[in-house]
Amino acid sequence: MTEKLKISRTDDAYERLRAEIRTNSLSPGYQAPEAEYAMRLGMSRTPVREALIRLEAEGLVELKPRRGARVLPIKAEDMQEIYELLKAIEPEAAAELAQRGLEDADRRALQKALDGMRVALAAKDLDAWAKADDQYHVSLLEAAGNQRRKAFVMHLYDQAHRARIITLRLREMPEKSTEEHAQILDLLCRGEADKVRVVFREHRERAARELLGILDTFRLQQL
Amino acid sequence: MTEKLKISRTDDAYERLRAEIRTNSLSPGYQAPEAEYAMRLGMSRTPVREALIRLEAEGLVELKPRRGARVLPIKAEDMQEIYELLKAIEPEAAAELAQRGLEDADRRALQKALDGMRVALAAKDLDAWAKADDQYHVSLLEAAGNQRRKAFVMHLYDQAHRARIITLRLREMPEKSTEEHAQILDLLCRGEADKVRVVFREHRERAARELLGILDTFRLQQL
DNA sequence: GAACGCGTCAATGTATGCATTAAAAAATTT
DNA sequence: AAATTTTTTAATGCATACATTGACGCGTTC
Repeated sequence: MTEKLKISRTDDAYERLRAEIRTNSLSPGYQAPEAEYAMRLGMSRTPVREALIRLEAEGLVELKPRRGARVLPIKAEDMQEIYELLKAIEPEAAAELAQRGLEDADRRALQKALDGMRVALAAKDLDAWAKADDQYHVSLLEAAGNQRRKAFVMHLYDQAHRARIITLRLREMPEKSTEEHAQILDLLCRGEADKVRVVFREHRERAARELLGILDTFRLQQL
Repeated sequence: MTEKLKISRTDDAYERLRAEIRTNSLSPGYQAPEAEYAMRLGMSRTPVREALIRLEAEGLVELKPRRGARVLPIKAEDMQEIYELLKAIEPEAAAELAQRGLEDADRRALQKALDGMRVALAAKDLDAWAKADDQYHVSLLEAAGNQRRKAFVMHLYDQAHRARIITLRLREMPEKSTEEHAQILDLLCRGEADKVRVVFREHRERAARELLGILDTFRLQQL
């Protein structure tokens, strides 16, 4: 009895394109006319067009009149922008959450994600680690409430996803990061709003610094 | 020689609908089938549909399958969410800007907006005041850089616009607010990053408190 | 050989038609 | 009269057609 309500072609196109972009299966900078996307997806231009409009609104694609849809590459400055925003938003969300105190379910969700990170780390499975990391952050956003915040941050993650996956492989295992997550969870549980804000912010600052450093040393102009 | 490059119907529909929603000329909660919007705008469903998809992505409209497009009403919780985000984002932008030091052009833009607020205040012209206020915040975002931040904050403004306009009329003249803007500009010029962050944050906190208070006392469940 | 004009082509922007299907209304049963 | 089934209606989701128009190549002019 799997929830199998029929999905519209527009939604299907949206999901598939988004997935392809995230996984780099559609390379950054790839550009093609609508008709081509439509053919690849096996549907007419109409739903593809609608999906592309959404993807454009979410910053994954650029619709250039008469030249087709282009998968937006991520440059260092983009990552800069994204981290700047995350740095402002997420620590604040964490602080609010700590202030209010977290539900049991929320704590469990965060703990589970954290466990996932540790297991992945031990197994040196970076994809699993990235997934658990995502899960952690999403759980935190959900626990903190604020639909708009969650939606927006998730769009930022989407944009940054490719770069994160790639750079993750160009450095040592994210042990430090994992433990920072543990520390944040601990502070959340203890309701240390101010402290969690500071720690989270430092966490993001370090992550940004590292990531930008990698992009620089490896001369990765764009991903 | 007015910039009159031809605008597509889709863009036209988007602009017009957005304007109608912002100005309350399309009331919150208004719901109609695509065909009706299309007729009112004098075009076929296709471009209207595309415009509606964008408006949905920006949080102004909800597309309910088979029931038409609904202009989203703003409730107190929505304003809560929006101010929570502004509180996290804008002070940080201001702090960055102060840190970096502002260009002369930026300073002038901010000063001009501030003057506009003062003039409007003296003339008791609330619409003009709101416009100058917007101008101030937009100038600040532009000066601070970060495209994504600017775009996102502007979408938040769009969502909140109706409520702000209405509540503005239900309270005394925004003198305090105007002077806070002056203070912020002053701190920006002097490069007082930490101080400007604090002051701006307090500014937003006060604004949120006032606005929510008004919604409450006037029993405005939704706008 | 650079600049310009022109014709071709391809891609979009938009209108339109129609099958599908959720919702509403009507009819029927209990 | 309530519940259930059937019928009708209306709105969408999508495909398709086509006019428009920017991009590009080619030849012509200076």
